[in-house]
Amino acid sequence: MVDKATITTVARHASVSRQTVSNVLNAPHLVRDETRARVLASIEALGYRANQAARQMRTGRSRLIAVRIERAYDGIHGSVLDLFLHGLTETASTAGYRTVLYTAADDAGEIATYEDLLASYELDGFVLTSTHHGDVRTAWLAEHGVPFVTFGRPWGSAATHPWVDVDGAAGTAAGTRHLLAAGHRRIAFLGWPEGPGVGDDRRAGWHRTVRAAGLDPAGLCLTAPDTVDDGERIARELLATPDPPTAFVCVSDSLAVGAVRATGHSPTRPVIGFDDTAAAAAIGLTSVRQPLAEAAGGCIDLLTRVIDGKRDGLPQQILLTPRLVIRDPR
Amino acid sequence: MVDKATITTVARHASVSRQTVSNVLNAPHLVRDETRARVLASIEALGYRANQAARQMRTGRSRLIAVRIERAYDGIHGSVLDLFLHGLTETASTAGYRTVLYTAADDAGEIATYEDLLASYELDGFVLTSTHHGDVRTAWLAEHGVPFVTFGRPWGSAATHPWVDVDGAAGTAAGTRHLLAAGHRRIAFLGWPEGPGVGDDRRAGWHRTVRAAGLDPAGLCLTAPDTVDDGERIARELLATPDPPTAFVCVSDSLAVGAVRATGHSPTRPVIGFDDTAAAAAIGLTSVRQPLAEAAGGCIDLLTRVIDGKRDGLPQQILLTPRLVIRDPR
DNA sequence: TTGTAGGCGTTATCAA
DNA sequence: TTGATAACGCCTACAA
Repeated sequence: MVDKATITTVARHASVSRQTVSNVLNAPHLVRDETRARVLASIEALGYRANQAARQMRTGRSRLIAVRIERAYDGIHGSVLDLFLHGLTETASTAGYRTVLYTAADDAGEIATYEDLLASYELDGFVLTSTHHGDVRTAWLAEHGVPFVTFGRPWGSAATHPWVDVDGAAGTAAGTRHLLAAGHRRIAFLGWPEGPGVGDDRRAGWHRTVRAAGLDPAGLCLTAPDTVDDGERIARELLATPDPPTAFVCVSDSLAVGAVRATGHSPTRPVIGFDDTAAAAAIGLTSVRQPLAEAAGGCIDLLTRVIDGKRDGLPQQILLTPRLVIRDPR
Repeated sequence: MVDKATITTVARHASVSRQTVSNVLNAPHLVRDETRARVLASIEALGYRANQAARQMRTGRSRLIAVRIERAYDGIHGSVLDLFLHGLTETASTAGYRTVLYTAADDAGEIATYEDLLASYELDGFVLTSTHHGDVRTAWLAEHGVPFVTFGRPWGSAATHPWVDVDGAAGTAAGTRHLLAAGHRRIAFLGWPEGPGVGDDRRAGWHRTVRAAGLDPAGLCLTAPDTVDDGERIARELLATPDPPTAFVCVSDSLAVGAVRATGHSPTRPVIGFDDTAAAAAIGLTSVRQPLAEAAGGCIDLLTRVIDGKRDGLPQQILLTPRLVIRDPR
């Protein structure tokens, strides 16, 4: 390996002081054109790269952002996070940041990790996913003045931190309209148990679209935990009623796959899932796809803005619209 | 935020020199019990944590390892990497390392990233996934003396670097035996186009197991690109022969899902996939599951051993056996 | 067993 | 516009 070039090496090579080299890098406008050109040539010639640890010691900034990688869900999920992480890493890289992963068993463990990451590595910021009602993590970070952004709205709390989210209601509404356009009049919704947050939001999109079409959603919504078996069970329950639904909109692909089983893959009883997972692709399930790369890009945008202390007038929240991926059942 | 405690603060608080604090941390045996206890109490009281940047400047080690996150596959795949990354992060953390992500469009771009990561951040090591035939990345890393480990054997090259892999042939062999035990005698294999590596290995497991049972595999193997549609196509092709197969073993879940479509989900024509993806769970596909958490743990084990320069007699390669996840078709 | 001195590579401050 | 000096927090060598 070649000897590492330092700012001193470069300075000597270009016959200037170390400080001038530093200025070329961090405040180019202070340096005369001719000098700058000479220094840049030396940097190129020596293959110099600023040492991040030394820079960090001086500036207190690591150019590292952290994101949690969750224990991948057992079944249908997964790959959603994959895509988000990939987008995050790519955008962060072009913004000059690297992405550090961490895991945590629960919120308390996560806060302990914050403390370590901040104290030892001087992390510049955090991206939080799957925020939930009464999330103590956001409170801790805000309290300690740590830059962060969440992928997910702060449901039910008045907290005003930057966030990026996908309009779930718009997604289920699009799915519902798709079914209405195909002539369906009895459109059911399979959801998660009620509670403020993602589940209620997605249900609302179905509900208001059905109502707007002059139809009555009463008795057409059942809820269950997020498993395929539960989805099949509640779909069968609805199908066994005197006036059964002819189509299903679901809060997740898990429940949707269950519904597809319940309908026996019948093309006349279409099902629409949410998240466009691999399972949806496998069985030809129409599903709502979140724009995860855009969401990741938005997170980095907002986060770097906070890190750089830019309290400009730009919006601190981004709500993205998902897209319906239409497939034929197989 | 509380004032950051440094080694100097702690020294003052415990009425010792900075060096003694450093010794307590890095060479505890040099310090008298009573002194050590006092210093540790001060560390606790002040919430001191060693600053990683300063330590790194002195030692040249970042306690950071890098792993690439790939553009998630379009369809069936994904989540495989998710699980691996989670395991990697968790194990690395207990070994005192943090995991940094990076992306790269191709091998050349990846090597450029190595250069940046090494020069700027002084990364301690790399975990490479999806190595391929004639991989230039491993050559570059070896040449530059950078510690690395691959998840995947160095197919077709004699390179001797540490690696962890999953015995694909054992997986397809287990699947084939499962079908033999159920009485099947015409067991087909749907594979990827021939070439040294993962695909050939998985095919070999099927081939040798069929032969060992005294059966003839001739004409029962077709290959195609890794898509559901291609899987369906070649499965139909085999089913249309005079003496069609009664069961399928597949190199991937993608091809397996296609085969399931071709058989019309018939329980009498079972299909076995590979990777136990979300798609397999969705349609009740029996599939070979890789022990990804163990693989990740093995990677960290081997990598830290290289980083620490422990050239002990312990094996530098780990081959793990996958497990058949048996499901009823739905 | 404990303390002192020096330096890792960078940037901020200030003087020339 | 450029350069000298100090400091960030830690660890290694060496001295006491």
